[in-house]
Amino acid sequence: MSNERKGKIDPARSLAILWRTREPTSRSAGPGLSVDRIVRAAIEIADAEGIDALTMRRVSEALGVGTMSVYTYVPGKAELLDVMVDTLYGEIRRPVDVPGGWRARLEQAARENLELYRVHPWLLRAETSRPVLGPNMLAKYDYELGAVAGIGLDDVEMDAVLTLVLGHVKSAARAVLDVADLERETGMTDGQWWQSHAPWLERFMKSGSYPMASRVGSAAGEAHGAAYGPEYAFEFGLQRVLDGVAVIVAKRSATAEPDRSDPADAG
Amino acid sequence: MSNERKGKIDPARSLAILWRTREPTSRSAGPGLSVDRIVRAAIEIADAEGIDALTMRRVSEALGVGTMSVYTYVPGKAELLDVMVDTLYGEIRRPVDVPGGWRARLEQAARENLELYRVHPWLLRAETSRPVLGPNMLAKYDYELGAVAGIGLDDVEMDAVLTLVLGHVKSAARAVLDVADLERETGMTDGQWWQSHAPWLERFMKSGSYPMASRVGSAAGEAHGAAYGPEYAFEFGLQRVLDGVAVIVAKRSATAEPDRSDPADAG
DNA sequence: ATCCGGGGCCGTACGCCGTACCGTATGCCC
DNA sequence: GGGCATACGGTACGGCGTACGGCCCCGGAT
Repeated sequence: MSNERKGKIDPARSLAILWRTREPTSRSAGPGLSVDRIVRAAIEIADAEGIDALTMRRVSEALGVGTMSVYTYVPGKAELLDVMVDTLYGEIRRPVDVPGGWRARLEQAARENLELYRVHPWLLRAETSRPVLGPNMLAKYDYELGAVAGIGLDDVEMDAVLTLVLGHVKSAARAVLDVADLERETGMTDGQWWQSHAPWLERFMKSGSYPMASRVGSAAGEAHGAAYGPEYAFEFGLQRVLDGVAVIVAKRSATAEPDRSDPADAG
Repeated sequence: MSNERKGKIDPARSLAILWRTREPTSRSAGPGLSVDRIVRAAIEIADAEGIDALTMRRVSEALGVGTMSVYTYVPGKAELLDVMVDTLYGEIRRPVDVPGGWRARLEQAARENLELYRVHPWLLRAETSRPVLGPNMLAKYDYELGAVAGIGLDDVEMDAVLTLVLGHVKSAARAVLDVADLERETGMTDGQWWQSHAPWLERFMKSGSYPMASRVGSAAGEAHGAAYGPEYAFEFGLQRVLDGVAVIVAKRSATAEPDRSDPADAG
């Protein structure tokens, strides 16, 4: 279960695939496999049927080749996932003309990332462990850093802000998509699911053991009819995070150029 | 791969196990299995060997029973994971005497959650999809809501703040633990790993294609010697998030009691 | 024209997994 | 003491990732 990397990854080999160095010489006859064709097929499957349906057999079947042929181009499933992830990063739009300063640019980047998760929900489960170090991941990182450049933060802070915002997007995306996921899996809508648990929930609430939980839980549930909840959490959280970033940005630009000696994170 | 729930979960059955209703009548002879013993064994395995080592066979072996005996008490692996998760929530400390107002209490809750992830890293991969609705999860939720009660936020906002903070903790914990995880899996320290990729990284930096990424990336890498990076990201992000929450809290307490009609999240 | 070596392709098989199915045997109740 | 519910578990099935080794076809050297 789960996508832990096995212990035997050769970094050079992995990177060579990510950057498409030394593509195998395409023989004229035969199926004419390639890393690109494999990755494209794999992404199509994951998009259409979810990441659990993504098996090496399934990929090879979609390509009309034998299962083990895929291994000629890709060392294993873990590396295939890496390339798939980096390919997705390449899909993110990177407009250069976003108006409105750092806040608007960060917000735009956040929405762009959320959209990527929305279109390819399996990305949430494929992104694990260490960063992929592919060309598209680097380009994405480089672009997004631009949003927080030149506003008084040092390099380490810029990285931390980006990590924070994208982390929030990922958390929120997980919540948004889990609702959809589980609907597909259980065949119940979110409302039906809560309804099926309602008798139990009532028992807890009436027990008086969880006063806050029952009051806030039902309020949060009712306020926005179920499915809208996660979206609200995304928007609310994003504004709070940006507010928090604004605080430190203001602090930095207030103290014109004392260079350093400002702990900043004492709270 | 991965822990998607299968489509056939009976909510009543699941909840009955979580709340330990109707424990099977313990026969005097025999191994004397129980949900508790099974869960305890499973948690021990996951703690010691990681969640990938947690298989039904492994659990039954640890208990000295046949593999299928476990299924007398637990419908399947998904439900076992649910109970394991709720059991962990019961381990979180819930001190009632935290001084310092909402900010200190939220911060304390955040650190407590991070610690839980640190002690049981597999929780990160076991928590997926919908909340577990076990007794300990409810108690935890109830307790943590107390941190943001009575400071002018409405119920929905209280829930959203908690979601935001705990989401950050989870993101940061993932980063912290992925470093440790991968060290265990690849047998390389974080430093060694980056060193093995260094030749490539240099090529990118010198290419000039990713100016921001290479400057900030190496700065972030050097500034704090690798392993400390994620910890910094946690602390920095937490303070930013709390700053952001402070902004809305101030706004709410400023406008004494206009009750509603305040959108709050326009940005 | 012939040979040969390399490499794309892939059939088979192994050791895992979760769990369905169904038999066994044991204690409880009447 | 007889019958039955139920805890326990042996076997087996379908699926996974992938190691291994063979086939066969193409390019280049002879």
